[in-house]
Amino acid sequence: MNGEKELEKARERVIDAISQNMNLYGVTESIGRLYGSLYFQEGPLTLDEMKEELGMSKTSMSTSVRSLLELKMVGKVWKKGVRKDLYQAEPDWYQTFIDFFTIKWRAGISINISAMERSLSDLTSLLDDENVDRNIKNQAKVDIEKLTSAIEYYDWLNRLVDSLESKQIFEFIPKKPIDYEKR
Amino acid sequence: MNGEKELEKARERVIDAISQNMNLYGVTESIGRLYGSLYFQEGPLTLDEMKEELGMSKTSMSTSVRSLLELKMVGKVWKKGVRKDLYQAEPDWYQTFIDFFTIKWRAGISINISAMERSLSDLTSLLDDENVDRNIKNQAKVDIEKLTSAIEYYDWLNRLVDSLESKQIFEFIPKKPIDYEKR
DNA sequence: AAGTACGTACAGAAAAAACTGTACATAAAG
DNA sequence: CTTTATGTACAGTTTTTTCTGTACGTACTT
Repeated sequence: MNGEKELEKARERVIDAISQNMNLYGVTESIGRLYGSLYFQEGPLTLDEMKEELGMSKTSMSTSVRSLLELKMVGKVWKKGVRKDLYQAEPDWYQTFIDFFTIKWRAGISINISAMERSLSDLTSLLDDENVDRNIKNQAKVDIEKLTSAIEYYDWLNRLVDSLESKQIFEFIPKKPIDYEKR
Repeated sequence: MNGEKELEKARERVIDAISQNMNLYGVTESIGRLYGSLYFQEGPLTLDEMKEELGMSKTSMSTSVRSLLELKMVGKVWKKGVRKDLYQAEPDWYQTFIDFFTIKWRAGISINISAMERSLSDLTSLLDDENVDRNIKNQAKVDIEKLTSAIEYYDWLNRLVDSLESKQIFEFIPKKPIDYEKR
């Protein structure tokens, strides 16, 4: 024995875990495994190498890589003399975390804020309209309160995302825990 | 016109946005719409009422509600004299956010940490083994470094989750932005 | 104790998604 | 300019997920 199998097994275990983990947030298992495989590679890979590595079609590799690019979990790399596109995994997981969630959260925020502001304004005009039933107006009032506090929450989330993007979050939650008792 | 349609439309728009938003994190559109509908209800609903509200089967309501319960996005409510189970949406979105992500993140952390620690120990024994190829050992060393820094990241994520759970995060990112200039 | 109401397990149907192979557009190489 | 290599659009297939209806267990009611 020369240890190759053991090395492979150790990697495979972690790749599985990574893929399961990403799957929790709606990323396909295959895409997760692709990221995991790239993570353990020494250098960047071409689509054909990925295809080989995962035993899947080149088409799948192409679309999977694109998803990972959108999430900023892999980057395109240029290498002299190599004609094919090369991709490598972003190795810094703090960065990966930040990119992944800021992308998702910002998207969610903008979807919701714009819907809620439109509805808020519609409901407000309902209140001013004489022809609207008293009962409906009361419901509208309740809804307006709900939406107002929801918008307030999104403002908070936005500030949280800002603190991730600007890395200020690390002032509050440092990368390494502080040793209070030096020894 | 009495405004009922307008009210309904305003709600529907927001419900759609909520559901799209939840869908970004791997929650079904239907489950998202159920949460959205419950959010705008005045009181808690029974499974039959939900079925009516969404035009879906009772079985689906049952399983969807269960998912929402696991995410702590709805709660079961008891009401005197009512035999059926009653459910209502958790109205506090700060809390919803915290519960949703702490549940997911903690799950992810434990999956990954345990896989990585096992692999880390396997790789370390590989290094101590004389029969293992030099080349393999070098790869193992690289992997060990990767895993070590990944574990460090998970420690950070764990502390981030702690600060959410304990609400300390609000000391850093307050619910309402501070007014520097009082007016 | 018998009858009724309620929630859910389970199997099958319907819908959605992931995956593949072919065909093509683009760009590099000769 | 022609040939060759590369990535991806698209249509069709396979797999997975979601949804429904029936059947059943449990617990309340009479």
